[in-house]
Amino acid sequence: MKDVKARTVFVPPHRERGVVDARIAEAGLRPTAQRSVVYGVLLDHAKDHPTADEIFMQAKTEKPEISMATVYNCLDALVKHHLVKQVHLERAATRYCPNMDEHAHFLCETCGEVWDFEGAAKPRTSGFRVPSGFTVTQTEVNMRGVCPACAEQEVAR
Amino acid sequence: MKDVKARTVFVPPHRERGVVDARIAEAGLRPTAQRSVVYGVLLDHAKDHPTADEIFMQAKTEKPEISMATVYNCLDALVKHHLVKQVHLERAATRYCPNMDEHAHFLCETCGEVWDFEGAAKPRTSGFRVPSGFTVTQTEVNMRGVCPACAEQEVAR
DNA sequence: AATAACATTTAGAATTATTCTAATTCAGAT
DNA sequence: ATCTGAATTAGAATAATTCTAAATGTTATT
Repeated sequence: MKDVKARTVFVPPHRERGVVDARIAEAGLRPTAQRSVVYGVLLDHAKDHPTADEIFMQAKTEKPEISMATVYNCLDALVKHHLVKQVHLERAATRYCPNMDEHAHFLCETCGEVWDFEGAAKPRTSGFRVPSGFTVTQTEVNMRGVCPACAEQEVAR
Repeated sequence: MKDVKARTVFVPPHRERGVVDARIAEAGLRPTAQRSVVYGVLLDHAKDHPTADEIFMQAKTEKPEISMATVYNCLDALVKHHLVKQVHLERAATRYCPNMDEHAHFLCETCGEVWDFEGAAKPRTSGFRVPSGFTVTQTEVNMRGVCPACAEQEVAR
């Protein structure tokens, strides 16, 4: 009841170099050491939806020579090859998410934390009329509001 | 058939100082000259989903003394009072939208243009399981893909 | 109509996020 | 070993946003 995040179904693969590299290769990318670290960091922190800067700082602990430009390069490559999603929630740094299952993002406006909400398989676009002629390749659903922990504090006051 | 944008239903109010100010006041904001210009620019360019910088440049033609900080201040005030929505589509400048009817945004990945897609009244969140305890106050739906004009050019090649 | 209290605007500096550039390194193919 | 192209690097450059402190404007009160 307390651990709301446990509702998230996505379970990142256990992070071993081999497994991570295999995923990168499967996606059609050469698994360089840097890409491996960046993707690995993201898998380890899937629930945090880290920013490029946060990923950079963590990656540095594993590979001190890595540069910010490389983090951006790697992230762009991972996004292009559908291993990672960009999440644009605020007028702030872009966040990254390695959960490619269909889901929505929820931002708590009080504490700033981000959650994944599972989504049904198809009805992503339901309710929205896509005019003929348009091809939709990706849909992003972002919600905002108050998380249970913050709601509780609100009541307490 | 060519004018795809005509599908958008939202019709911004005719821009007269009085009308614009009335809206601002109704929303509970003092209608200052600057807010009036910023909101007016947005209403005039509803389909363009302009960035703060684009709004600034246009606002300047109407009120040369206006500053960028004021544009941000005004936009934040308008957003807080539900006259305008922020739209976060890319790892780039935030866009602003005065259409508060429920709708989705579509970004053409080829030409970069943005469209509004009408949405049904309620099923915004349909398909996504909102865990109990969370209060959702706002939902943003962003799609990306290819617009008809770009699809046509693609075929032509 | 003067004054106090407060909100808003301003210019410009500061900060943060992202992109660019040119040199270097690395991996795979010859 | 050598060539070739891709990837990485440091650091500079640019772009977006926020902050700061002073000035101005507004409203309420006298």
